[in-house]
Amino acid sequence: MRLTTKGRYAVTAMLDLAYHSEKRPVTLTDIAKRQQISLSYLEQLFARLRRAGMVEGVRGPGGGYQLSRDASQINIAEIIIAVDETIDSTRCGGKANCQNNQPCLTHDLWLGLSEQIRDYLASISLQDVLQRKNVRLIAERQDKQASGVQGIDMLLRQETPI
Amino acid sequence: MRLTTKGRYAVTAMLDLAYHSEKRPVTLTDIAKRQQISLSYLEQLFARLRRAGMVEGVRGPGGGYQLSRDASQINIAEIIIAVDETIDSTRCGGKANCQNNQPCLTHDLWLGLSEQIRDYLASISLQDVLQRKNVRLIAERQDKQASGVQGIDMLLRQETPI
DNA sequence: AAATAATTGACTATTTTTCTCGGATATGTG
DNA sequence: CACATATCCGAGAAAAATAGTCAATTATTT
Repeated sequence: MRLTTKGRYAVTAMLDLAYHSEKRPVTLTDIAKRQQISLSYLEQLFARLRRAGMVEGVRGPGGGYQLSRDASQINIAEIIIAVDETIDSTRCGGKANCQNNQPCLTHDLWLGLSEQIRDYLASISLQDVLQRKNVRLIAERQDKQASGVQGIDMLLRQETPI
Repeated sequence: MRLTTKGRYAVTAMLDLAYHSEKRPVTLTDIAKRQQISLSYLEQLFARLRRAGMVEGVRGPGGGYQLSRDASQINIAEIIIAVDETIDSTRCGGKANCQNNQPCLTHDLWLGLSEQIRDYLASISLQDVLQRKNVRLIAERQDKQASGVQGIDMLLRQETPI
């Protein structure tokens, strides 16, 4: 499986969206602020999420993104697949042509692992994660920080421009 | 978890070693040929595997590497950890300081995944993999190819130097 | 002595990931 | 309508990680 920060960003953004989009669409600008992900990068990720049918974009003022399904119907694995294309551990993408068009020594091993990871992540929905106490606490903290009440860490983190 | 080709190479090489080192040490040159991994890269990987106490180097003619424990006592997870340093899915390496010294939204999620992957890979020993029918067949094929009886694919693959 | 093979470290190339920029398109509001 | 807001889109640049190379040293066997 390819678990890069790309996939992590996507899951984080989707969680943020699920948490905030009960009523109105959420703008990427807001998500960018709260989760500290660059806006342009978020745009790229959401383009894929939209093509995968997981979110819908609403243009114009008051617009933003919203989940196109209930948070209980979106699992973590599909989010990662949507942005990362593959969730495969094998080198060949399951085609078993890793070594000179023949499977390599470890082919089956990685195949088993892929399955393991996919099953695990597919068994967890956005809602499952949101229901965790810790997650709700963190989300509340982020809301406060993003709205201006910055913690000391936030301030420390700002680098002095040259 | 960081599952890169680096970790895959290491596991593949260790399997090759386990399969061939019943009697005498196995040279990296041989492993490089059979598994098509660059010799210098293997040297780097085995330096780490040796420091982790999983293999022993024997210098001089007739030398090479051999497992320092029985193949049943070496699991896949520790091989990957030895070369990749971490098997962690979290961004912060489990330190929970992902966002301004505080845990990010998805921290616990990645932590759970890491555990899942580690447990799975730790439950599989080198010997387990070697006992699989497929793996033995592939290993035999590689022995033939590396000893000169090259298949058509092998030949096709050789690039003409400029 | 000569050949073999591990050992080491610094360095380069390649690929992937991450991010930026500039603009286009759609939509709600005054 | 004009204007602001926000999505949408594609080409690339910058940064980071990965993968691989090179050159030299050390230990060991024959």
